[in-house]
Amino acid sequence: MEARRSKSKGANSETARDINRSLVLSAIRTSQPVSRADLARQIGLQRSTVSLIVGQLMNERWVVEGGLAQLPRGRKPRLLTLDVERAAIIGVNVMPHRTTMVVADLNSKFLSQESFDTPEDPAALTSTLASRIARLRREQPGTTFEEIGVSMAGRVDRFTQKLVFAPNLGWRDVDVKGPLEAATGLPVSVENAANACALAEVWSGPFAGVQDLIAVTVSEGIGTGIIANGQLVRGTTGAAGEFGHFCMNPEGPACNCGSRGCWEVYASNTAAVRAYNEGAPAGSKFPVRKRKTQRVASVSEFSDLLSLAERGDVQAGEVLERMGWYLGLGLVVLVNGLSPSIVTIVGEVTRAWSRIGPIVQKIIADRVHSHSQTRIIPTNDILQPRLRGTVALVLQKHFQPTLFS
Amino acid sequence: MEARRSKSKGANSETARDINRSLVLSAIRTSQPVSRADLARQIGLQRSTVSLIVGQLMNERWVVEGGLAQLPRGRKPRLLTLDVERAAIIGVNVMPHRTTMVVADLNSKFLSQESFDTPEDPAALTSTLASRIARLRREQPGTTFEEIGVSMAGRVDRFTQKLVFAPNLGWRDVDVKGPLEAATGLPVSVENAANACALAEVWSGPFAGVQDLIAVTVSEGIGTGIIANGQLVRGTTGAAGEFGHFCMNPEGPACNCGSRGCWEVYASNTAAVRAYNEGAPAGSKFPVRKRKTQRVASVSEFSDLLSLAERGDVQAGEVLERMGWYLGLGLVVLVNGLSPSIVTIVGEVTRAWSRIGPIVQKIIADRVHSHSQTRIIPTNDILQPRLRGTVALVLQKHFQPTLFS
DNA sequence: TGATATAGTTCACGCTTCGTACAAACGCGT
DNA sequence: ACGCGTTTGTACGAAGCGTGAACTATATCA
Repeated sequence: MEARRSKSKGANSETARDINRSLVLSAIRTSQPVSRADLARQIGLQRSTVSLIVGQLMNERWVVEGGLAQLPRGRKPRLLTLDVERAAIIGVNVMPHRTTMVVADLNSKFLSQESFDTPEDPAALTSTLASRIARLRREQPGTTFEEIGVSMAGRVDRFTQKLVFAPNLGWRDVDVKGPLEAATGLPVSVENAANACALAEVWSGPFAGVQDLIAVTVSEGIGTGIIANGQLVRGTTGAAGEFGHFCMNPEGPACNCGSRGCWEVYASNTAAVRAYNEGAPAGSKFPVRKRKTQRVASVSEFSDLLSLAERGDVQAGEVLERMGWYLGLGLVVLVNGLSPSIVTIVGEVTRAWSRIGPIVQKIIADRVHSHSQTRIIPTNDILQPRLRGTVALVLQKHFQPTLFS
Repeated sequence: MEARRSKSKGANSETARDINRSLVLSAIRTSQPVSRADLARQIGLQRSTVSLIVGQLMNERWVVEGGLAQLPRGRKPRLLTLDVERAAIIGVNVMPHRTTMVVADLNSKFLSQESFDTPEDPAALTSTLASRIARLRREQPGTTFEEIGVSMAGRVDRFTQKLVFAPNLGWRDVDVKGPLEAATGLPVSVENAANACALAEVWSGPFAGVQDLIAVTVSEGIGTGIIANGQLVRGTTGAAGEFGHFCMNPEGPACNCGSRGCWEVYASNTAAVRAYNEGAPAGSKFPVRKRKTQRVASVSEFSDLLSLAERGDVQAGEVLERMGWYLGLGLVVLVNGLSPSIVTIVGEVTRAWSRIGPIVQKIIADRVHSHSQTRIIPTNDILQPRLRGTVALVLQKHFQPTLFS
């Protein structure tokens, strides 16, 4: 057996309580407001057991008793909810150009939000974060800040939580956890942005509890966060999910990662901007009409490209359609290989989904086995999936039971 | 919450025993022969608890007490082993041309083995299997046959266990479980062959207990069985693992699955045989010297191709090297995307690994991030990984604890 | 006012593990 | 032969937990 198992202790007499405590807390979270009797029915425990556990959770201030519910007959149940006063979580999402911070409660509800340009130097990032967090704590002395979740667009080591390599940030071996914990005194969790998005999706919202889901983040690069059997797939070192760098064309253009013809070389925002500016997409297999070498105004941001397309710019539209074609082509690999029930697309590209979606769906329909039941769903960018992910990352640790395997 | 969770009951007072029973049984399996005291130390339970559980396991005839061990000091421990007399498992592996059956004991040790040509008609397969199993039971009246495990090269539905589609067998919607259970009266488990191989690898042998592993089966097609976080990744319907049909070239040759340019179109045994017979591999990107259009004797079996290469046939060698190149190219996707600690290669192709291995390793080294720690390992075909898989498939169910999640 | 229904609590009971005490078994030194 | 130290395996009371029935509290309706 592995070292992990031999270290993990067997079940003791408190194990059942641990399991049921987690079940009750999770059920309260997802069903709140909810009565003890409903919890008992839902989980399959006796009302007496649920009462004991709820008492414990109220002592620990995880849960509070609210008002009474209306029922056609009988005694009115006392409703339970999470104690949102208990703690606030700080979520930080570091993207190549912009870093966003949020304060959220136990229900993942955003209480405040701010953002700033991502510094080029990693050390500057941690010091900026530290001072901003210090200011937040000064300004809100009543709130207990419990923990910080950070998501970054790059590979994060599973054990040290250091950023190993972020091609689109140009950072290598960056430790955010250490300095930030030292500066704030709060525990810090660092996770890959796509993984955080995937966690967010199965943590709350319409796909809460889905067992097999993939989150695909499309921005400067492409990231994939994979949930299989209800768990995040991290791989040995935490490098799993780098499908953005799977090779679509062994002889394609060079990628920041050192390889050639990666998916994200064709389907990322950067790729679309480059394709638009260069006039003719490199190595394109997508049947775009050969455009006359007419000069177009070059764009620097993907959002400009989206706006151009929205305003009817034909070439911008074609570049987006080409992007959708490659996006779909890569998704086929994921759907065939992992057969998730849901694939969520995260990123500005969802703004143009009415244009891109049909192309993606067509390719999926053509190239995925008909037996598949996977749904491809664009997220609403207003909901900030990356930030929801940082919060879910932290909350998940507190709510999830200690598993035996 | 999902339907699954709401149905799953909470932990009761016997849950701890269930968990510990499984831990003890698994520890006996992997460490046998082993003493109660060693088990207690290994699992982290009290000796008294282990004694109680072992007593129960002995009553149920899972475990027997063997001889005494030698120790420098103190009372000699009584050694425990699995009761191999308790039950025999029947494993069946259905490949496009050949079907193999094996009888194994609780230690996955093969007791007898036989094989026959796979009938073209699925109904003929189940009736042949049923009569052969009946003969086995007549011939070995002392043995209790407990269960049957079947692996097939195709997609198997996660819930009905029906074979949904097997391109290389040409079968669709075939139910083996139902008729075979009816004919034999024994429970039958059906699983995709690659999944079974992956289970076998983490069940016993050098990679027992590995949490992240991929088994790649190379024969008429390519199958992938994925273990992530110690669990088989089946996807929503059970269709996961079809990376053999991921698209390497959207405009490549047609595949049996209906798509074009699938990985297995380039790297399967069938592909190699076709490439050899056609003289020039279709759509090749691999830098093989243009051969003079010299006619070569055509081969019908991949094994003939291997033999030719072993005897120094240059063209056969080149075809194998091309196969290795594509094999490696596909593996890069898996390694980058899922970052397993181990990838095992299953199939006749391992016979030529001294030739193919270096090519695969080179591509992996070139195109996978240096941070990766994945090892690519050819299995020894003599060990019959597919058959080990069918047995592991059955045993795993009995030894694995009921998990809470 | 009483019947009925539902929510939440109390308590004796059984199951499990724990930890200590104890018996069994063995080697070594005197 | 005997005692001593050491290790294995067992016995038994204590403590934690869920169960399920009985009970209390609270609501609607006739």
